[in-house]
Amino acid sequence: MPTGRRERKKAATRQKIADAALRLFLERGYDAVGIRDVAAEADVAVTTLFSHFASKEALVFEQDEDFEQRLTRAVTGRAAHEPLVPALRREIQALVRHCTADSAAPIWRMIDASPALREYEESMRLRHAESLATAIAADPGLSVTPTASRAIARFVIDAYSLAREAADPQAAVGEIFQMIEAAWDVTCPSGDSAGTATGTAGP
Amino acid sequence: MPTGRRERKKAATRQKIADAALRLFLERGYDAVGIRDVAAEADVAVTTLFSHFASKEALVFEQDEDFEQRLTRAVTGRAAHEPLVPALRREIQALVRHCTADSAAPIWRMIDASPALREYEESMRLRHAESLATAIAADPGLSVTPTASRAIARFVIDAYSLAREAADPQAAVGEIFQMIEAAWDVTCPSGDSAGTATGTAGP
DNA sequence: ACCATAACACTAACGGTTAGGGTTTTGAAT
DNA sequence: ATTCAAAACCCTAACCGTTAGTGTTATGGT
Repeated sequence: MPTGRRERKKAATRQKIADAALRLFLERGYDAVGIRDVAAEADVAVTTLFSHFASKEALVFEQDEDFEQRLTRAVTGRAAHEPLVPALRREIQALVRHCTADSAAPIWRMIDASPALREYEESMRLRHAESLATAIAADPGLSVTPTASRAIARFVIDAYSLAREAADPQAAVGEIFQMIEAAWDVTCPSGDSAGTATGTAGP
Repeated sequence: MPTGRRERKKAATRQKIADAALRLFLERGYDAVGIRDVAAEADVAVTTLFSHFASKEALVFEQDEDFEQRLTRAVTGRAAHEPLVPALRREIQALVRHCTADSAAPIWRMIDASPALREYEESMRLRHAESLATAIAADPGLSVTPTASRAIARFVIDAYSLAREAADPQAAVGEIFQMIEAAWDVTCPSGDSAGTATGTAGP
């Protein structure tokens, strides 16, 4: 019961749709491609497409669940007694590096050019912040109020979003995380801010 | 040339549409009311409605420009030498009090119930954060990097958003602004954190 | 009195999305 | 091997927000 044929076929269909969509979007532009075009290119019915993706925008952010999981695992899966904020900083740095890579540039250029995609990404980020807040609040080694955990989660997501748009993304992550570290120290009873990397410097 | 008849009529039409929309939305629910219903109730053509409001969601957030102006004026219009963060805290407190008042409850219940409205509000908040960041960056009395000003602006908007949803909104504003104050002190060369409300565990 | 233009109206359409109702494929139980 | 329920898929037709195109009226300045 691990990998039935049904699940494999379903995943293949999903991927076929996502690939067709991305190809067309990059070729002709997001707005110039209709849902019916994508469905035809992937050789599926429109209703099938919408049974795999909740909206046209979701076709572009195919792997947002990976993103969400990486964030929460940076919290739940970190080494024992490892402080929270540096772990999050490392993860955000990796994510920013990943999505500012040259290979991802055309996709992000497309996203930045489309208000609909930007808006969708914003609401995705809010979902991610909420997941992150839940993970932080659930950590038995930390004792923070619900409000503080939600605030820190939002700040971390803000860091990602702002760094991605900054002239020097890596430096921006460093700069904003200095601020987050300070904000965190206010809420956290234990005063060990060990790991507060002052650095702005790159790799 | 201040109040010509034309401008008055235009404003009246706009208000007539907004009133009709809010009435129908609260009566029957946002999703159950179509644009054509609103236009009919306001006795205007659909195209006229869309020449006053950019989208269906914008009908609900009629006064979002006030919100934006209050934020930027809290920065640009504060007393000389008054520290930034406490001024912002006061403004956010007032805004939160305003939109958690009993009279506003039905509207916010409607917004919270509609994904489309929530998403629209999120993108509105991002616009507001951007305006706020511009105002902060333009303040000659402050010397902050663009990234830091954008980060602080987002944090402030986050405070508003989180406080509105918190069990005790006023307390949440206080709690988050302690964090913001600490984050601000990191970026700001002058160490005068005068106005840091309640107990801060300083570094 | 005249005219450029703002404000409004009407129709028809476009494009994302969904409901309704069908067919085929799959996994499992007999 | 047969049977069966559910999953995955397909098709058609529509709904609804939104816009283009085009025309009409009211307004304010000259």
